[in-house]
Amino acid sequence: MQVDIKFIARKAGVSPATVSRVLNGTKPVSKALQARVLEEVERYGYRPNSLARGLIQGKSSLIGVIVPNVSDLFHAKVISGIEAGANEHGYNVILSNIYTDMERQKRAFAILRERRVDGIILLHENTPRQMEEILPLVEVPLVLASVNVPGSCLPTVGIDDERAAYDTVSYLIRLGHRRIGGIFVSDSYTLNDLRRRGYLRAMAEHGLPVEERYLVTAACTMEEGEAAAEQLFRETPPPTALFCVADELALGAANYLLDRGYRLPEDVSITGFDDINLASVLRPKLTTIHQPMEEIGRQAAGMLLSLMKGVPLEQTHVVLPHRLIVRESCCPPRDAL
Amino acid sequence: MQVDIKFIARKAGVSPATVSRVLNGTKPVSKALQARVLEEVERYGYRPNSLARGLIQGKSSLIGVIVPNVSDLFHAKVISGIEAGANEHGYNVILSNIYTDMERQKRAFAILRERRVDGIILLHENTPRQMEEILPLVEVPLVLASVNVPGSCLPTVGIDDERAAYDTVSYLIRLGHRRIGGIFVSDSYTLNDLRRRGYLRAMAEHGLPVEERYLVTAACTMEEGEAAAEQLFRETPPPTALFCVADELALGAANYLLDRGYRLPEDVSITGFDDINLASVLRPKLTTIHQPMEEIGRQAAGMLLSLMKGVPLEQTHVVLPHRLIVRESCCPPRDAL
DNA sequence: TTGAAAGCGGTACCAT
DNA sequence: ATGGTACCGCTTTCAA
Repeated sequence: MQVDIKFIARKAGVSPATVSRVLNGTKPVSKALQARVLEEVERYGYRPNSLARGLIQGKSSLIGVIVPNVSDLFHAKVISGIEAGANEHGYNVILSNIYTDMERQKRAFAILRERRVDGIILLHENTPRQMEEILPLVEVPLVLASVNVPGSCLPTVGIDDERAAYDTVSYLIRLGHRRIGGIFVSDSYTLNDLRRRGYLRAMAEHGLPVEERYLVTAACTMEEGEAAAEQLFRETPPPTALFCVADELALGAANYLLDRGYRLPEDVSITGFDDINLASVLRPKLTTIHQPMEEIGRQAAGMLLSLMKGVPLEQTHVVLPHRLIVRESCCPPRDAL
Repeated sequence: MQVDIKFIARKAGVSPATVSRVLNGTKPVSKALQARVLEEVERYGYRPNSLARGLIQGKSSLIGVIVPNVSDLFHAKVISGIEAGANEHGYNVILSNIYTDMERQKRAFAILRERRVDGIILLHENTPRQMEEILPLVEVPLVLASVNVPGSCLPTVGIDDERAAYDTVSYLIRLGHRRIGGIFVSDSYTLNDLRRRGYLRAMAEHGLPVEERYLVTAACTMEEGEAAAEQLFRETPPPTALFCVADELALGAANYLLDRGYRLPEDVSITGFDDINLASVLRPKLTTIHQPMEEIGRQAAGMLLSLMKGVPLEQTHVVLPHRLIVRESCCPPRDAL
């Protein structure tokens, strides 16, 4: 025996419409009927089928989250925030892990569309060209979280990456560093272009020369961080400080140097970016830029919710505050002037 | 104009049934009609509404994942595996973060039921009593991943926790340690009971006395790991090695000791559990038990898929291999006999 | 305040 | 091989 709305209606001696009204509070129902309905609902543990509801209402109360990699600390935190924000408003989250793969991403968008998600949050960084390819597949509100597409007018949440990088490099300069190596991430607007811009501006404003050989790019992993550090420390003279656009890179670089007998921060200062949990495990504890990861997720969900309700955003580009967390991985260089 | 199956049917000059058949390959359709349908589908970018499909088929092709905390490395990895496994079979994942809260958990189960998920994977550890409270809410297959409920016959995937703990402690004993502190996690069958059992068996089999004062419990965080280490090192004599049932605890303990000037591993050996990414950041690199986290997720998805198809499981309790990863955080004790 | 009934967009059975 | 159509479970007019 199928426990559906008709079943409950029959048991309570009312019409399905009344059951619906009681459950959703859409229209007034007399106390008496209300009680009878609720009683039967309780007795049979009835739960409305949200597929049916979604079908008729033309909405699923689902939001899709497309993420390059669920299992890195940064994204996991953002997802956590999204889930929290969505849940508070009766929405659930469908997760699509795309492994940074364009084909997978397109498939993910297609699937989310079939599922009639009411909105999508994208945590993956696309080029403008890629974005053009994807946008036609999307017919629901879309919010970018922690990423950006230059020239796009899509709503975004994140921090001021240029400024955060500028702050960090300025800090290193203030400590007395002049040869500051930079480890960037290729093919990323946010992690590369923006943060590099901040690096360059800090150097320029302090009248320091930028030497290309101190700037390298890597993929965003500890291993690549090690490799990048190796490359930088083949230069003579080597840098006295390392600005890394991700904690993973900083950790990798630190490990490389530690293993080579360098002392941190005395021999080399290192900064990270994101303040993932790992950052405080490293000894010396990593000085890094803190991003409010969960809050980024929460706000992204909030913006999406507004958009879905048809409420225009007060702000299309939400910039959350970052903070330079000064821990132990930096100090003045040996050869400080 | 709504692009639905009827619309496509009209454009292609066929019946909705034919469109459905072309799209699903459920019944043969002539090449000619097939081509016409596909053409219109393509032209209008038609995508069937999975809500409607789910409604009539009585299934959503969705699986629910209930997790205590999305954003810890261990769970994030397992989720990643689940997502991958599910995706390969046309299923999507709905995430429910419950923050280890029973009320939230019950709500999560209720919501997943409304959504008509076809199955659920639970990453949260409940007591038998709690499980009893929950089970009535579940009318779809349920698989436990990386957790266990003693006495329950629910399908599980994980490692042999008792054995893994035994292996680790035996390793410490073989290095010459006799006073081995244990940091456990309260209220957890898997992290506490099972692993404690392994600890005790290793001690017993090697004829070592177990001293209660060397056994403490904590919540599973770095902070609590520090506190636990502090407590253990108030004892005289202090332990020469620390067996921790989670990497977070080990990291916390290590930090505490490092900050107090202890040298690792010379003064104290430490072992972790899980082999989360963090483990290799700590210097000395953490010796720990490696759990195949993604694989646990994948297999959980696989088992759930079988169950959902009505295929009985070949194995109700899948035990995946663990491995003791010997890195740098252990050595013989100073006072080795 | 309540009920009857028309769909929502698909699928699958029954005819042809 | 193809089409007509009832129906999945719910919401929402429209009437009463």
